[in-house]
Amino acid sequence: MLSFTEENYLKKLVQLTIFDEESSEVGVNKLALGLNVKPATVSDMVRKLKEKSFVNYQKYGKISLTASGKKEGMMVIRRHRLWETFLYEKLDFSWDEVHQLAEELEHIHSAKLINGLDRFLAFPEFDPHGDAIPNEDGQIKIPFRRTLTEIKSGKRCKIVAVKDNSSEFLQYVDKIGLKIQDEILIVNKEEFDSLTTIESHGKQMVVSLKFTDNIFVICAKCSKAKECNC
Amino acid sequence: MLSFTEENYLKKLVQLTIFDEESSEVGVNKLALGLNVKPATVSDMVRKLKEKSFVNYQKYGKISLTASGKKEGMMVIRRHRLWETFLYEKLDFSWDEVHQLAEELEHIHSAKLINGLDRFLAFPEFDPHGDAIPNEDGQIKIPFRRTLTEIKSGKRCKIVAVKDNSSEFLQYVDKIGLKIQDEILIVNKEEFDSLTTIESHGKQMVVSLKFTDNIFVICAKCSKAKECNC
DNA sequence: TAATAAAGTTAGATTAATCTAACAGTTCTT
DNA sequence: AAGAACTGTTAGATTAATCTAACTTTATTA
Repeated sequence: MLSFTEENYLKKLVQLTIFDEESSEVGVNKLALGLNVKPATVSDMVRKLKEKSFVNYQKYGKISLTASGKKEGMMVIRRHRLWETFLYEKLDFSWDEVHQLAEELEHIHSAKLINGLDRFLAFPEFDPHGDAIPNEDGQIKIPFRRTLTEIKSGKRCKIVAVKDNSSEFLQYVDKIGLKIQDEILIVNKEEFDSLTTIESHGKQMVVSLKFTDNIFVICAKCSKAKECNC
Repeated sequence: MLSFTEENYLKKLVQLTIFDEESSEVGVNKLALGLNVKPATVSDMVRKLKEKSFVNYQKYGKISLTASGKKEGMMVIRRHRLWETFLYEKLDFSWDEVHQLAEELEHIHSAKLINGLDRFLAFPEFDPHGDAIPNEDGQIKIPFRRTLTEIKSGKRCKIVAVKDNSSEFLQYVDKIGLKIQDEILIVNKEEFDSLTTIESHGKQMVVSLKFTDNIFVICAKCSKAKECNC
């Protein structure tokens, strides 16, 4: 049985080595940064996780997940995202409130509970932030998507997810009147200061790079994110 | 903020000094027994709880809850019983499965979560075992009730709750075909070996003292448990 | 390539919750 | 009221997860 802490390490490793597409391995410092602990602490814990065969590791080397480590990490994420969906859909939580609470609920293991919840929610594919929910076996299909930053001026796209789940960001998205599934037209991109003018619901607004980097979109016409020449 | 452990101490104290009507205070040994820890451990922890003003205590004396200790303990029980109700009603858990899982879920504090759950469940009065659910202020109204052991031969009564929440007991109740709200006729009570013959759903069966002690009933005629001469 | 910077490890300390073993106080019984 | 039995406390140890400080290894760069 995994402790809360071990689960948090594995979850963070999934995020850093699978979701962030940079690399499938990560160093002690970066992991420590992601978990808000000191590198010394990670050094110890990684040894423990290696002993339990959840990670591959050699002293002074990089950390990567084994198959079982990946599965355990994915299950934490599955629980997290199902709870977020429950809170949002059934208990009327707003999308900026669900993350914090799901951080606690995700550590309750019962497979029966989680699969029951999944059924109760009619097997949702995405959580309130647009992130895919891993299945019972820990498998996930992440749809192709781009950040809003990558979209060229004149194109139309549709918001499918947010990258930053912090309540500050989500409240800002609410404030400017946008949500998942909204269509956006890129009116103008200003090279000089990276400001983008977009139009949605017939209204124009100017947004920053910090915003566009954290919004995931797909092409409004063909619904493909990659290799789309629309 | 209370730790899981502190919450479990306060919950157990509510059970021992409020629900069990014996006494409003309890000794270190009895509390240790209830929590499955050694008296030495309780000795230490009670000092800590006294410092935080959750219990009244003097060395070598008895332990009792302060107002704030009682409230915190009641909130743990509120959360426990609401989760049990959710699992039973919404996720199709059987009544012998809910307790174990609620022991974990009860430690998630968010008032918004619990009050949202309460609303979602349409403000239930009782959990699947027939126990009353404390309200948002930690107040509870425990209806009058007797154990089946106390009912005289020839009387009719109705099951309103079970005392023992273990899955062994609950599965036994299932097995002999009884449930909350069922009516029972006391056919015979055998002094010699404390066996009771009861009739329910037109079928007779013989049950032990261990059974009758763990079934709470009210009078089938007047629905009162105390001062009933029907 | 040698020096410096960055990354990672180890040793020793801390906190919470637990234990065992030994000791201390209280209550019961005759 | 004295001794036994019970009840409760204290001291010292353990485990998990963390820290700081000092040290070691690897990578970068001048």
